[in-house]
Amino acid sequence: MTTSRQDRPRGRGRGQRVTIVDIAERAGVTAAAVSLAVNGRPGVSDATRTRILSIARELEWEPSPAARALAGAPVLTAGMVLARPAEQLGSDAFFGAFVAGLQEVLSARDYSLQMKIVDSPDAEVETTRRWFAQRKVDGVVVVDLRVDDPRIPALEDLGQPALVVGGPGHHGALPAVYVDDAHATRLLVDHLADRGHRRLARVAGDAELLHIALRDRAFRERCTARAVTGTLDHAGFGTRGAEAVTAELLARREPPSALLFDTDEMALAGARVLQEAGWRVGEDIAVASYEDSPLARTHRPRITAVGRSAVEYGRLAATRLLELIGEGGRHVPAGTPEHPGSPAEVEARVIEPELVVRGSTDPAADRATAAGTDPAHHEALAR
Amino acid sequence: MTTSRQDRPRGRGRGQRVTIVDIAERAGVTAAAVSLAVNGRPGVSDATRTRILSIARELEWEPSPAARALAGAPVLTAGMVLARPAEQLGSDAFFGAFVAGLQEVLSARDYSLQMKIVDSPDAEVETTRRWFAQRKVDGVVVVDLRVDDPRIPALEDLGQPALVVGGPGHHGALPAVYVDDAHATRLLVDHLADRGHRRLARVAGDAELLHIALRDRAFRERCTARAVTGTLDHAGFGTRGAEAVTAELLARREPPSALLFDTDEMALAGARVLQEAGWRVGEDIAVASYEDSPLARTHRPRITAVGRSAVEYGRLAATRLLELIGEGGRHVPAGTPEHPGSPAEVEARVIEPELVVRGSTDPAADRATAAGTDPAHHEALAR
DNA sequence: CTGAAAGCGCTTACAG
DNA sequence: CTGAAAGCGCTTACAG
Repeated sequence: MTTSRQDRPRGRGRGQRVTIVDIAERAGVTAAAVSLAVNGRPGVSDATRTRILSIARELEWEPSPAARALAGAPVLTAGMVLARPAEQLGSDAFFGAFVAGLQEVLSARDYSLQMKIVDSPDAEVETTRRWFAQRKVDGVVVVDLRVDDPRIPALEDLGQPALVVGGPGHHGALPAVYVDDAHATRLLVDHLADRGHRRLARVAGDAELLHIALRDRAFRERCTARAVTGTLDHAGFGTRGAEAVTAELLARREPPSALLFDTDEMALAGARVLQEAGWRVGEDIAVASYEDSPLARTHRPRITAVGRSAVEYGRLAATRLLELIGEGGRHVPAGTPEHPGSPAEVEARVIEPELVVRGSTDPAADRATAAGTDPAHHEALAR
Repeated sequence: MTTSRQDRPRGRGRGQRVTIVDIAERAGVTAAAVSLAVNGRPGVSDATRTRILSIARELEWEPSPAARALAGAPVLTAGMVLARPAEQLGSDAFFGAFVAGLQEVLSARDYSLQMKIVDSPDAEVETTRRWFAQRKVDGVVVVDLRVDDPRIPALEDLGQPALVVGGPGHHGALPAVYVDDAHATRLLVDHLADRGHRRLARVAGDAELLHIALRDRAFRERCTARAVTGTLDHAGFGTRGAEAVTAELLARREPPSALLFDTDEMALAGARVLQEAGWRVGEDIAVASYEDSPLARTHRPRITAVGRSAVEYGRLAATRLLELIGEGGRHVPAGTPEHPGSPAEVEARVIEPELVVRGSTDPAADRATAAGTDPAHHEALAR
């Protein structure tokens, strides 16, 4: 059937494209019947539906997203705007895996993911607003939630499907999914305190981000509860800051005996400074991270980390967003509540982190897994 | 003007949306005139155009991409399909920066980037075919070019704008942009040979990828030309393979004195094996990489690398793709050549790599830049 | 330089 | 369960 191939690539439309009208003609029905059939809704007999479907396949019909969207159907696209520096996209293992999880679930439901990098939070809001105004997306996912985030009120105002990745709190009336960072922090502090550490130092990333602020608070509280000294420094996410802070900590009169870093990149940078200064990581001083990426597992000693599968996190976010879009979709009777923030919907879903103890806090752990059977040898990447 | 806000979020269409008809009424012209005005094409007087534009702004009109697309205008979207494992997305600094460069140029021209992860080359072809059939994209960029890539003939057949990232060769009649990997290889081999190394080992990634194959060939040729011994092993892109191959190389009767890795992740994994075996990297044995990421610069010793800005690479690809879409766009008279592969268009654009010498091949280099003034301290990430 | 009309491909009420 | 029609919001020839 080579005749069905596109012969005039440049020629737009002009009768060459296969449409539901072509199918209708062949099937001896009307275009409306075809629409019902291919969209799997009632209104046509099973026999007709089957016939229509097989003709559609035979003619290699592809629905026109533009026509569907114009007629009011969902555009089958989810949006995500990012206000992070370009380079970070590639150096953030967590984010890559998160996106992969998103994509997986979206693709399975025939949704596309539309991503855009902008350079300010204001531009994030503006892009989101335009996407909805243009009907380019059916919903959005909000990542990198900040403590005081202008996107939350803006999205509450828009009243469109939006899922916040982050919390608890600070996501207003919008539904959210998040990792329990307070719990993750307690796991780490407890592990170190249990091993006899009395002076902990948290080398933190950007305090404007909510999950960092939540870790900060939980760290202070847990250190108090466990009666250990906890110092807190914000170093930003790069390696430079982590190096500088680590060096500064070592220079103190009473240096810490355990360091907690927000990312693996930071942890490795800090570990390098420690090693250059003559400390043996895992033996003389402990190092741990909130991000359990391959980096943490290839380093020697392996880095103790608390984490959860970022792929799984992405899957959950996508699933929840699709639910929201479905809720707001065309099947819902007109009498839906005005605010998307009705109690049932705002309910957030939590992911519980897990602690993976390795050589950087417990030398015995690396010896036990020397054969390479790291318990976290799955695709887990965690925040 | 709070009245212009969307009051019924769930209610699709139904007269609430601002359209060109609303603008036309206010301006006392026809909708066609508005279309011409907002698209900046001739047919309306300057005075009318200005008036129309200001009314459009006042009414906060947003064009409907669906309606535009349905009427035959470009959909302002570029597509990119990836058949790589999910996790790799986040651990590939090169790729992240490349995407950032793409986005930057596309956004500036009001284009979106549509990305999709699939799990096989066949699915790549199929997705691309569907995207064009549905008019979801105006053009695509082809990355991760393989030596024998089914996408090339498929895209030649489709006759739609497609830019190949990779080469030279193997991109058929399609236009391409690429980094000169043969040249990069010569820079590395020459540098090492000049420093007196006589036994080089290349620890390579996946041989199915064209750029890897090109490096393989150039490596063999240049080693011969410089009369040095060159061994070649394919280890895949993970850290495991690099570790295993490195260990195996050390066990040989005549181990190499210099190792070349395809990525920084591989180089660091290899360096770790060397260090654990008691070798001092930079002093006893040289290590270099084809990827100049932040990883290469934070490691101690710093890793000598050959690279080019991945952001710049992305920008070039986007610019070239937009040219292609423009060429195939509506402004072109009907008499364009049938094949997109007319000589002028197939002309590929080359990016020349640069060698950055650091401590892993020349201890003096790191001492010189000890103050932190690494010459490659820009956003460069290279392949 | 401007107006009136047709059409892009689909979906959704509304009659039969 | 099926048919005929209107409409989504824009662009593009084609007349004036």
